[in-house]
Amino acid sequence: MSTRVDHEQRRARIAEALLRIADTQGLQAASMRVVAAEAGVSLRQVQYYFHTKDELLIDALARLSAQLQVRMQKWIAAAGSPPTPRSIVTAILSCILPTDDESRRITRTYAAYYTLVLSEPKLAEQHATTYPDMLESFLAKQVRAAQQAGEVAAARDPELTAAGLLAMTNGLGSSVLGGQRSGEAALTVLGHHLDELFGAGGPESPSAAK
Amino acid sequence: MSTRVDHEQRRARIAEALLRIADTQGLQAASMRVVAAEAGVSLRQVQYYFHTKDELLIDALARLSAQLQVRMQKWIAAAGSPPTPRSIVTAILSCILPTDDESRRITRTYAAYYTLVLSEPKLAEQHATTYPDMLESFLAKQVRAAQQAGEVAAARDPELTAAGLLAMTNGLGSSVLGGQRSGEAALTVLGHHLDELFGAGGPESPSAAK
DNA sequence: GCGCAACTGATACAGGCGTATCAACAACAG
DNA sequence: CTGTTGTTGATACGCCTGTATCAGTTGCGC
Repeated sequence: MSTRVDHEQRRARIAEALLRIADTQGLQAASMRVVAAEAGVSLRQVQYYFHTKDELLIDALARLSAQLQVRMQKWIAAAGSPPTPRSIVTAILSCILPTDDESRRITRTYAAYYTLVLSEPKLAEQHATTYPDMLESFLAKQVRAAQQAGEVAAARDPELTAAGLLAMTNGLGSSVLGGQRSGEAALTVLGHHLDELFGAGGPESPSAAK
Repeated sequence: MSTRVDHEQRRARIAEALLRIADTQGLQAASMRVVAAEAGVSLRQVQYYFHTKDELLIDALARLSAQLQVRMQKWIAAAGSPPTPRSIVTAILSCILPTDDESRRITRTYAAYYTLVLSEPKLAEQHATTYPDMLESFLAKQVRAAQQAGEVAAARDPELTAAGLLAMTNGLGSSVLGGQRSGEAALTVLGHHLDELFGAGGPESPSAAK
């Protein structure tokens, strides 16, 4: 078993070239040949490390998902030295919004995958669909904690509230990508709703960033 | 000026074939030849009535937009014999959610266009982008009216509230299309937030601080 | 040395794409 | 009738797609 080259490294290089193209030009522009050129390798090499295009597509999507998870971990960790439910929720949601270069890249690339996944569900099967659900229930847990701390009205349903917040954030992200709104404007909208959710007189500023 | 055939009728037939394919298989499957077959006409005819594919794409998008507007008008009209701001807002938002066949078709087709518009902004220029903004300010107007009627807390910013509601609805729609949630579940989430917005316990509720 | 396995370059295949071309046909104007 | 205009079928162009093939070359175990 002689491994003269590092397979993982090669695959990563190619997959990230694919993601770069998906970000800047959309997935329909990401042909095998274009990806090879972007990665600076031959078409043959792309074929060698990914036997089929679907394999490449799925692998790249998994890497993108991992990148987003890393980013979210960072933002949650930076939510405050004593992390409150509100700061955690704010961190997660504003982390998803396309407000800086990294989040713009990630959300744009996810958007590029969106319609593809819709029209080819078999591609989505390979990908862990469980992740958005986990995020939603994690948010719900934070809402429940905030209720016990008296920061959120007890009448709120935690699951429905969390689902709504996440959906709103995704919708705001779409509008930012569509050029309808700036990232800051989206943060303002989100902040206003978080103010409304957590008693407006709460201990955290609405537009907490990083 | 002899018009042996009705151009508008032909164009409509072809454009709607395109929309049907975009709905069921995505826009990437909508080639000129496939559209022609779906419409039951020859490739030449598609070329004749739409000189280029972009022209067809844009025309079909305009028709889709018109269909959504008709649907919204109907839903607003059916909002109640004395239409209250709340019933109007509820009608508009739930009209957009993919809960019945027509709305599923429309939202799916819009989703198919989404990434295309993102990667080719020149296509979006041709389309009236002003329409979502109009919708948003219309919602804001309803929120303001509800505030004057005492149904919504005065502390709410109407524009930000409207933007958030619309974004949430769009996000919920995406999750429904993605199979993450049923249309009824999305309606439940939306309803919960509308309950929260319009005081669940009747008008003039000073529950919110400040 | 030999042989085997990993790896790669060049090139070809069949097929789909958007678009263009050209001859033909239908109907009406004069 | 002729001529003009609107409409159509058949077909071809050049390009790009994902994938396959096959002869190479490299490096390591033996």
